Amino acid sequence: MKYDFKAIEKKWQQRWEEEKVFSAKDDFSKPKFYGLIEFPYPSGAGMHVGHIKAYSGLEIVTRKRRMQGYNVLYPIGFDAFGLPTENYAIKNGVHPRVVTDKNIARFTEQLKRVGFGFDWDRVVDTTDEKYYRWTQWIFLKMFDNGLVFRDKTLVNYCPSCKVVLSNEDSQGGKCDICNSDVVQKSKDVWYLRITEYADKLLEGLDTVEYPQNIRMQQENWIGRSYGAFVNFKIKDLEETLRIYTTRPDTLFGVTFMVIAPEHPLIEKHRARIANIDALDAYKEACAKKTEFERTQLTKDKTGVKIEGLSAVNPVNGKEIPIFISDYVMMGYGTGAIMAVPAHDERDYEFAKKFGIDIIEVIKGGNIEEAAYTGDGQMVNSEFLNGYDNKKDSIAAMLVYLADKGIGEKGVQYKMKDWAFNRQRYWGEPIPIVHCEKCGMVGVPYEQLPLRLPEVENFEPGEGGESPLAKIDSFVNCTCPKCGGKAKRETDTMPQWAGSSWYFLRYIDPLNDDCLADPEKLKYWLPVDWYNGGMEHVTRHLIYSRFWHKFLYDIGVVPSAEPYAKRSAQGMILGANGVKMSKSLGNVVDPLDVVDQYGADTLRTYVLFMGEYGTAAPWNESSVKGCKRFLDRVADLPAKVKGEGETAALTSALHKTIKKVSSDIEEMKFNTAIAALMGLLNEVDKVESITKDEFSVILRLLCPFAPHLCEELWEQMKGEGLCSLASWPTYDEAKTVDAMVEIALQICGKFRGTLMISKDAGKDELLAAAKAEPKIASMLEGKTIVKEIVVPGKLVNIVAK
RNA sequence: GCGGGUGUGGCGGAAUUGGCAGACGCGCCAGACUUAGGAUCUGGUGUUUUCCACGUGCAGGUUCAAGUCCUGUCACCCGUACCA
Repeated sequence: MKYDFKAIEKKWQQRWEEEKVFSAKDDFSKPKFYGLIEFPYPSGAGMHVGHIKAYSGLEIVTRKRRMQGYNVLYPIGFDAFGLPTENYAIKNGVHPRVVTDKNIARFTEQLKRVGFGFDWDRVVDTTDEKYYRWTQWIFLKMFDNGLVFRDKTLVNYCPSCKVVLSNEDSQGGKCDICNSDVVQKSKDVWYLRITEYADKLLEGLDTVEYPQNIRMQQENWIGRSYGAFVNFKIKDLEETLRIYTTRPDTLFGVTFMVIAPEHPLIEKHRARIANIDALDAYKEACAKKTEFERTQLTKDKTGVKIEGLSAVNPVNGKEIPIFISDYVMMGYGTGAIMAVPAHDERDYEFAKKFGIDIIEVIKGGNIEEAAYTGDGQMVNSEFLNGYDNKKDSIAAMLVYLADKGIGEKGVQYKMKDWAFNRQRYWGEPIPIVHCEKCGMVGVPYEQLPLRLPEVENFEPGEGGESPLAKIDSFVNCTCPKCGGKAKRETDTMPQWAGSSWYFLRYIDPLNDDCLADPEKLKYWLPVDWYNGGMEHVTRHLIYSRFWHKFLYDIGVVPSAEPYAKRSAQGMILGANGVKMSKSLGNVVDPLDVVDQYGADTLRTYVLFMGEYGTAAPWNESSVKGCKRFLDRVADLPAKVKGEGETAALTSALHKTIKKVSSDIEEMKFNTAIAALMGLLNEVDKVESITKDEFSVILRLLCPFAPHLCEELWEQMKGEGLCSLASWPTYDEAKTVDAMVEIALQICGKFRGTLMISKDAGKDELLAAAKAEPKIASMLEGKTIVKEIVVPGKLVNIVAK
């Protein structure tokens, strides 16, 4: 029967709010559970069903934990700085503060209507000056600890957004925000020295519970490799060319060298180089390409030989040519490589194209056809000949290099330092003052927050500078150190800043004396379980781990890692199986579903639709199926009679408690719900159920459909709130049926079943199987070769 | 290319240590109640003509027994992109 979900939802959402049912208490005597979801960016579009799924996973886990007696922290907040809001503000002539407040209010309303058990007393807003004061504070601490620097460099610049982008924000040569083509531009930018934490970020992965794919993505992103730096002499000059290689074992196979087109060697020796015009032309052509175009040309190798400079192989004295080519990047290693065409695919391709010698130094492949990158016996390598594996030859070569002073072992990372700035208004002002005498000086801690000034016009300047640069009263200031005239930094922080530490502020959101009370941090950290999208597992997840590790090193937080466990939800696709988008018209508004079917149906459906971590298409009919299930649950009170446990339902009930309990822990919500549906089907088969049995059903279902369960709990005269009732426990012995069905097989083929006591022994099972008429007739006249009996499962008789 | 993952009915998806493939839901079919059904309830539903047989991308293999283990192969998805 249909029930009045609208009235019920309103009633219980009010009760929960009035009684602060989901507010975490700072009661350090209780066991704690800190569940964290990625806080939303409060966009003007409002919530998406994807948000609902993203928050529903830990919603279930935290509700279960609460019922299990944990002190639960499940907070929510808003990551509200950022470009979309600013662009909307510019376009409509409204202050971003106003837009942000409006959007946050809307999101809050929507989240509450779905009935999430968030702690609404701890909401954080990254654009609140009481919050960003501490974002600036952390930045200054990093500045004081040498982790902030400024450098002039080629940056990814979006001409449309007029903003400098990090490599992470311009992947594929497209701006992450507006998707237009990114160009290269030289600019002074701020950097955070995240590479200093590369090893700690890698090694910390051993101490946390991340799924394999997330761990791999982080490892690849950091990209640590071990190898060697080797110095090659330039012939006839007092000059060396330093290279990085992971394969020092192949040094005898070097037949040429390649340096990046921007390598300083060329500038330094212009006069000696005969074909300098050709090199300049090549370099210019490369500079015009974006990083994306440059990496797109994977197949066709290009380059120019430097006429007038050549190198000397330090291990055998052979003279080798030097080329420039764009397949060598200035930003990795030393911007120069030794090329071993016999054992590196790129070098092989290049050598073939330019007709360079290919010398085999490792046996095992056919270098006439392709580079051989595998292991094998060393040849043509003097003292290395005879070694038969990479590991040993590398070790021997490293000793040799060190002895002769030609090189040394080294480590390289793919990860680069974090470009940490935006030339926009709606972000945290970087709290630095530029003084002519003192240089860069941090704003004194007691002067934080450094507030965003009011401006007339939020548009960035034509040169790409921040709108803050136009406010003289903001820019002109005195140096905190010497009191002389100084200018304020006008860049703001990137959006990743506020989200790099928000989980710490939830622990003590109103503290004005410090980022959060150390005692509270000690109790609540680390976050026990963090769920979010796969799109954030490299950037946000690495950035926030970096900040946290820094704060740990300076003694602000008590745990080396912020998140003990991480999981990720899959996307909700449109009904047509593709990503939901406005232009395709396949977007589902969660509030429409709440209006039509109720919040409990929406909550149940987003978890029932498929495996939590996998993308699944929206299906309105299936939504109705979940509604039907809840309608049937709403009918149950008519069936409740008496108390205690009834024989008919006991094992089904205990099995379901077991299944739902363990499935929730593994985020297998779809099968947990399926088990509850199955239990309801069992209930349909019996005349009546007891109050105690009904109570178990309500408590198991409560995390998924809390409004309905609270209502039925009240009708049943349950004690207190269902959301705070104890999580049901099961008796393992009662999960087993007295009679079990045994599969009967002959020669491995299924031939029927047999009902027998669960305690039946092997002999008894075999006898019973042979007594079955069908089995007996099939065995007639045959010789039994083998008999396999698996108690509780099957009997298989092999006969000829 | 490399790294991670996935292939099961008409659809979304289930299947401890190998042990009755297709749980649960959708859809579909039939029936009931209805003036009506796009509501609700009951029954059925992998393929095939009942038994038999065949069925988890494809081809082999191990085993009494394979969706599950092994070898090879194909397709798709996600991440990454000349990282020396």
